[in-house]
Amino acid sequence: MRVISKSGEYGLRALLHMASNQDNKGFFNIREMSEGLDISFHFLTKILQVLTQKGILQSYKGPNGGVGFLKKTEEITLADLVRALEGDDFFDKCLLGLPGCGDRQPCPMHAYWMGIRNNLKSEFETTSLADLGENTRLQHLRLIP
Amino acid sequence: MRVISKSGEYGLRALLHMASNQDNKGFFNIREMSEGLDISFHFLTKILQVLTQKGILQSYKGPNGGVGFLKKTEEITLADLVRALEGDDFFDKCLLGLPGCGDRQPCPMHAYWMGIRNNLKSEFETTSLADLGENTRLQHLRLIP
DNA sequence: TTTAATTCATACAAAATACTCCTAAATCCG
DNA sequence: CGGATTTAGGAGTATTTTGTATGAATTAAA
Repeated sequence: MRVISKSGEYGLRALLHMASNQDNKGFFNIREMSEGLDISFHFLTKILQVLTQKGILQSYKGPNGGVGFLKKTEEITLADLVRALEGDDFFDKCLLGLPGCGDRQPCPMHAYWMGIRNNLKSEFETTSLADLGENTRLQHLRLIP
Repeated sequence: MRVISKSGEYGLRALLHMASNQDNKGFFNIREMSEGLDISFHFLTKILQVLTQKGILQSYKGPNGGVGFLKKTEEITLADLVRALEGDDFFDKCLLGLPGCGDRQPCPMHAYWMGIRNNLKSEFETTSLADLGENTRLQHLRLIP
């Protein structure tokens, strides 16, 4: 069981790094980040591209270009990021993967899992990127410390 | 983000079916289960094999053979199953996949995620297969209702 | 003892995910 | 304008997961 996908991990790591290093300019060079975080440049680029398409980030091409937040990190929740990185339906999916599962025709774990999942959901929805990024340092986001 | 893998889903569905249909004999034919649950016979066989190797199930070859529980379903927790199906370290893994992450050198989400994960863990550890299997019917475990 | 039923083991195929590479488009600077 | 820099997009490769096929080992029953 991998709770989030590799792309999701990379995306979160990059965003946390950005959240904790917000300075004047506002744009982050993807190559620098990929090196600082030990993530393949091309792969990270693609992941951040998706976040741009989903409206979490904005990007700027050309010299000194990069990606930056569209909203304040206080206004971006962990739930937003999980949905953008892992799919909009994460907080609604049946644990057993049964497509018909719901209140009408619940699988045996429906009620049980819904309770747990809703807790996770409200937890993630009340946690902002700013909350998480506060005490972040670069080395805490690297694979090789 | 898929909370559990496909194999995990199949394994859980099969076990729930078994838990809710415990009759006299105690052994369940894998082919019958695979048909009843719309899961590929060979794939299900492989998954249940692992559960046998991990000591959750016992098996019996030959005519009228099959798989059955080694312990009472009251004594098998959801946490046991998740660990068997998805890996022993599920409840200990870093959300960001950082191998060095721990109390000593926490990633920015360490404390936060540990809280959530430990809740999930204790929830799963206090829920038995018997608890979940109680009101299970076969059609609630099928993909096509 | 032969035959059939069934799980076990292994190899193979397909699909999904992870990762790489190349070119295009936008932007800046001379 | 022309060249350098940087993200965007798409195509291609590798790895992991999912699913299929085949045969061996074990047991029961005729």
